Amino acid sequence: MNYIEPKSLLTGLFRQALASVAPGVDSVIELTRPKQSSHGDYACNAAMPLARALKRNPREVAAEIVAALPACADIARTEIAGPGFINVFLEPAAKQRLPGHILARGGDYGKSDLGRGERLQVEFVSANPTGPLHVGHGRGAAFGASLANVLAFTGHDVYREYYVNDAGRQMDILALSTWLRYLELTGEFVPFPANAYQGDYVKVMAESVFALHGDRYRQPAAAVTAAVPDAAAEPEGHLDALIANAKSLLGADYAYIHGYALEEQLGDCRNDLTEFGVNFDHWFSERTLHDAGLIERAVAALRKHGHVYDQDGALWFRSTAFGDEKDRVVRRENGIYTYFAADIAYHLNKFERGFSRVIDIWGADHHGYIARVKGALKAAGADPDRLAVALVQFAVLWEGGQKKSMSTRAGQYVTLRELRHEVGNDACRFFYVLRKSDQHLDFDLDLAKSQSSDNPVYYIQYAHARIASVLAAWGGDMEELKAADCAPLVHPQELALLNRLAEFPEICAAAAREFSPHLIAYYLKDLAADLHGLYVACQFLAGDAALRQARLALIAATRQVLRSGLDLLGVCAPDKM
RNA sequence: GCCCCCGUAGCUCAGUGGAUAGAGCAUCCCCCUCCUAAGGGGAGGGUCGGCCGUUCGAUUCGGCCCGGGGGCGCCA
Repeated sequence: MNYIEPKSLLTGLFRQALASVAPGVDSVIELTRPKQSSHGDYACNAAMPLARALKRNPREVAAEIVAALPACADIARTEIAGPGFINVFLEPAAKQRLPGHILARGGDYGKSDLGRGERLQVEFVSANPTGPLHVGHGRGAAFGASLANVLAFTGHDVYREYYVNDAGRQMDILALSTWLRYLELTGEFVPFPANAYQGDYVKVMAESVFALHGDRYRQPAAAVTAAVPDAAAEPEGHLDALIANAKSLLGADYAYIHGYALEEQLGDCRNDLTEFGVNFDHWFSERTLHDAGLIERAVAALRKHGHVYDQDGALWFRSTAFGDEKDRVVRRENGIYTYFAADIAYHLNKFERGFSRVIDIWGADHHGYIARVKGALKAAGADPDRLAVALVQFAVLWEGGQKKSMSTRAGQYVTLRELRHEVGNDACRFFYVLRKSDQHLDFDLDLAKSQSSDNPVYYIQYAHARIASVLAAWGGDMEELKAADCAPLVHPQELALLNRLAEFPEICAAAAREFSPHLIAYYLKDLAADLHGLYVACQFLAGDAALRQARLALIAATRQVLRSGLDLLGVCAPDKM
């Protein structure tokens, strides 16, 4: 059976009508779903903008469009309403074909070729591997994973990547922190700096190193603190000097401590995300940029185009020439490249790897960084429009009516893992994407912990479980339902559900276009509400055989869409609750 | 000071250049002899922060205010 989605069918018909009413006039056809069912199944607003272009009365133009509309068996009637809407009422038969179509397509229902196979990369989370992921990272993970799923569902060739900052100062601080905790275990006492990593996981790593290697990495405390500036007066200089001492005292062994801490934290992060249902095609190491000389190459590209200069011993990128408010350092006075320089190289590398478009998901605190990176890409001869940045606003934790401050270095934060264990992966994933990404997210821990059954995710999962339960009670062959004649579906609740199911592909396309996976979450709530309404209104297993088959086909199709939608959000669709 | 986000029902938030602006929670009333009551039905609750503009039409777009949150490093 050839099934054409009503929206694309109608769009085609209106396009033909417009071509005959106003040849040569380029106008956009918008088909929307009216809020009230009395206004039909679709409303076309084409007459109103066209009337303006033609300087005519919109309702007259609408009448002409309607007259020019090609005959179509699926259209029951049209009406001209309000200021010039053309409301379209579909024949029930047009809607009743849908369950069979959905059941035939299965998990493919809702997919589209919107992306036309475009290769695009989505980079997200990319938290420094210096400690456990916290609830803020969780939002980026849930959002990024869902968005990537939606993009893949709509015909994009999606590559998921995590950028590992394994080369910077933060990693040195983690290595130092681990070593200092280790020294304590060996009996060497060096005051632990307040701005080093305070978390208990550092002590755990130190204990492992001590258990494995005993005193092998022990150095006298006096040597560790030799010529180190005062911690109170110069906290960052104090830290840097300790790092320098660690490197010279340990020699090649420093790489072991550094590597051990990195592997431990990265491994922990990987496990955490895997348990959360968030997977990556590639974990890209910042260090490989350094090792392959890509940073020098990126800076050379900037230099070639004349956009860098020396000042105060540092090398600067003239980002003000590209709309930034001040120029930025790419190589520090000490000869070390900045994170910014690495990021330019990284993005040039992304483009070289053949992604036609690259989507970065960043925390909102990085917004000032966008102009800088895009400017640098342009300066290096790349097209900055191939980079899209989706900013995700902060997740703020509340507990006991108090905002909880978070700091990775101070070890004060609620980890993603703790949150997942408290409220469950499904509720977590869903809660995170229930807010649009540019909205601040207040995460109320008390609510999440104590009233997790109020979480809307259960409402949706319950709808799925109810259907599964009915179909199990029925016990028939699903193949029968694919061929069921759905003509008996005329109850208002049944027609409402059919309309809702027809919306799914449109919702997925909108979610992809607007980088808005939350649209899926809200859609699923509506879909579940329609199902629950029908469940209470109608007995599925009663009535004559024809009606029963039709209703079972309808709810089986609903189950499929619930499943597909939940899958996009990384949430389970349980058969029992 | 500059930049970003937000302001919609008591609370938390969706939504849209169009017709009578929605949901959940909370409050009140009602519905299990029946496929899962983690459900359903109903009631109350709104100057869509304010002013000005663009438009046939603005809660939606633009400008200016007011209020809340965040960012502005030779950190990453």
